[in-house]
Amino acid sequence: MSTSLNSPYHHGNLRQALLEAALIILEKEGEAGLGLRDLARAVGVSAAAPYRHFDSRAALLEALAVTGFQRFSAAMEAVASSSPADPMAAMGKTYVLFALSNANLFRLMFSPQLKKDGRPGLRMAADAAFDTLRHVVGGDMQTGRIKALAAWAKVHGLSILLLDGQIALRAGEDTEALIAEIIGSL
Amino acid sequence: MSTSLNSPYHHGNLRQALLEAALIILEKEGEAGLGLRDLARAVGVSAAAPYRHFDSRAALLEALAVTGFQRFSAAMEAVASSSPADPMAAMGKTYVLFALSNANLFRLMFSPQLKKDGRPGLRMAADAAFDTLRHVVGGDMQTGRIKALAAWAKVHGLSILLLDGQIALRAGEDTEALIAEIIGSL
DNA sequence: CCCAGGTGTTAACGGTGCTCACATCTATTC
DNA sequence: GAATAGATGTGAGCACCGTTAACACCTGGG
Repeated sequence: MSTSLNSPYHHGNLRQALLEAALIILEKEGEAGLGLRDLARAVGVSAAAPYRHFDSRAALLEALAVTGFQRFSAAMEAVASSSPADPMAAMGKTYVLFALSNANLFRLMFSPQLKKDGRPGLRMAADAAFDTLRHVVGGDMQTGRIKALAAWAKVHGLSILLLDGQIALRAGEDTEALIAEIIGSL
Repeated sequence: MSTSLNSPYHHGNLRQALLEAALIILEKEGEAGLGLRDLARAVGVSAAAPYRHFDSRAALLEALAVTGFQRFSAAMEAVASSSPADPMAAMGKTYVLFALSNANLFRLMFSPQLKKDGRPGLRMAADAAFDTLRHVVGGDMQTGRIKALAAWAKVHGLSILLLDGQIALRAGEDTEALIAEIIGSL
């Protein structure tokens, strides 16, 4: 019944192998470059095999995005529990750095085509992640809803603008310092 | 040589018809739903015809995004030249409302896959749009670069979060009022 | 008048996501 | 310890997509 450990089923436990390989391909090639055939070949399995574990390509992408939100939640909780001097700023910085170091995964997490009809799992994962965000922020300082939304928008927009290379760095300018400066400017 | 007006070439002037139909399909179906074959059929032309006017599907999308940036520029200049009481807030509101009322076009304008290698036209159009934005902002108030970037990030993030339905409206809450509140909170 | 070339068509190629019938393996049951 | 039921992987193939090539057409300039 339950998958007994260290006894590979048929070829090993796919699904996990698929997800791991998919994450690597995603970060290297982008979402458009993640094809089921390439993915299957990377894991050493036939092209139809992934369909035993994922209903469709979209379902595979959804699973990737869900793990992305889980990692995101973990990162936010970690920095919050380290009780930094300025929790708001520290979490904002973590938010942006997460986006920058998981570029394509972050983009996938907010990909519009995923939340088009169906896909309630994604929505739930996103809500869970932002609930922890809201909870942590609300716990550390009594911020009004509007201010919290404004901070969220600023940090999210900064992430995307940096990700897309819209914000040009000046000569010899440090990305991390710029992030801190922008977050610091209330 | 040069295209003389009001004399339809072969079947009318494609390219313009393609762009207009593509804009409609894009807004209705999203970028993924915009296929060259469907587009060609919508205009009443064969599947290969668009390739006389666009090198590839990506080039077609780029052209759409460029017109998006032009419209965006126009909207920003229009509100700026109306010299409102609070220019910063007025432009921010226009920014967000533009995103909301041109959802898929806005997403396309910032689509990551478009600016991947090549596509200098898109980059130029985006830079032009943001140059007018920067110019207008800098002209009306002496805002420092950091503050300007922070405002841009906030407004851009707010647009995307609203677009993706991440920000939940409370019962009987007005979207436009919420936008104004968030923008107003410095 | 004719002809160079811009415009549209038809047919096809490779590649994709996806499905179906079939093979194979695992885990339970007697 | 076989037999069996169900989960897992395979191979072939479908429909569709973006793209290209060879061909037909129509138009404007010499």
